[in-house]
Amino acid sequence: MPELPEVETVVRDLRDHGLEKARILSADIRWPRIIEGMSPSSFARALRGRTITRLSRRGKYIVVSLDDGQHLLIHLRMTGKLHYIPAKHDPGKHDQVVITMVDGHQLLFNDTRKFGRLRLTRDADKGLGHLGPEPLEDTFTVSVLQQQLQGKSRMIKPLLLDQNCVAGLGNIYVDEALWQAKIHPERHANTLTKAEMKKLHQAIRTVLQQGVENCGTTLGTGQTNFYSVAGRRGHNADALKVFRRTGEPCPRCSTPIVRTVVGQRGTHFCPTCQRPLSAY
DNA sequence: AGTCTTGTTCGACT
DNA sequence: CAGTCGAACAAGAC
Repeated sequence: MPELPEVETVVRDLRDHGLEKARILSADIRWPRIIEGMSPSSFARALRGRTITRLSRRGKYIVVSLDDGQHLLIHLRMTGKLHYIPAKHDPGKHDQVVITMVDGHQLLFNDTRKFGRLRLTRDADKGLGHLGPEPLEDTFTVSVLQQQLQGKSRMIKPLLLDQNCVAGLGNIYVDEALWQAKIHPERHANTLTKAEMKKLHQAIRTVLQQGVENCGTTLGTGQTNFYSVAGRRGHNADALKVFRRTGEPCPRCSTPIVRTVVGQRGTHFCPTCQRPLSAY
C-alpha cells in the first residue's frame, strides 16, 4: 500500500537508477484502462521522443516531467510497482505499461490488481490541484493542520485519509500517527483540542519521516505488498507500533492493540492510550 | 469456494 | 451543502 513514504522511496530509487534525462522511444499499453484521460494510442504518441527532465512527488503521485512541459502522473494505488531495467525483456504477467527508452532501458509499470493509473497532463495542477498540503514541507505548520480540521465534524481518521485534507497519508501512517498523538480514530475533528492538534501535527511528521528514512513499509512476503524499484523492500514494518499488531501489547501501556473498522477501513489502536473522548 | 482487503472516485442518499 | 455510505475497480491472500 504505497503511501507518502513508499512513493517518495520509489521516486528516489528511480532517480538513482538514472531515469532522469532518459529519452522515450515508445510506449506499449497492455491494459488500456490504466491510462486516464486519453486513448492509449494518443498517450503513446504523446510520449514518443520526449525527454524526462525531472522526477518528483506530490502526495501519493509520482510526477514525471517532460521536456515539452507535460507531466506524466503515476499513481500506484494499492499494488502498482515500477521497475527500470537496462535492456528490453518480454513483459511479465502484470506488466501493464512498458515504456522503452532510446538507449534500450525500459520503465515497467507492474500492477497485479490493475488499479494504478497513468495520466498525461499539460498542467500538473489539473491532476494534483485537489490535494491538501504536503505534510513534510516546512509550510505544513500546526496552524495549517488546524485550518484543515477547522469546522469538520467528520471522524478524524477518515478525514486524515482524505487526500484533500493532508496529501499522502494512508491507512498505515494514519493509524500510527493517531496512536502516537493518543487520539482515538473516531474522535470528531472539531472536538480536538489545540494541544491535541499540535501533537497530531508532530505525530504525522514523525511517522512519515521515519517511513521515508526506512524506505517505506513492506509487510509480509506476498507480491501484493510494497516493493520499490528493482524489488527493493522497505524496512519500516518493525517501526510500526499498532498497524497489523492486533492483540500485541501497546508499546506505551501494554494494553492489547484492538482492531476495528472505521469508515470501512481496518483500524488499529490502543483502547487505553486512545480514549474515545478527551477527559474534560 | 468464499470472503476480505485496499486507494480513490463517484453517485446516491441523509 | 456537508457528510456518509456503498459500489466499482481486480486479483491475491487466507
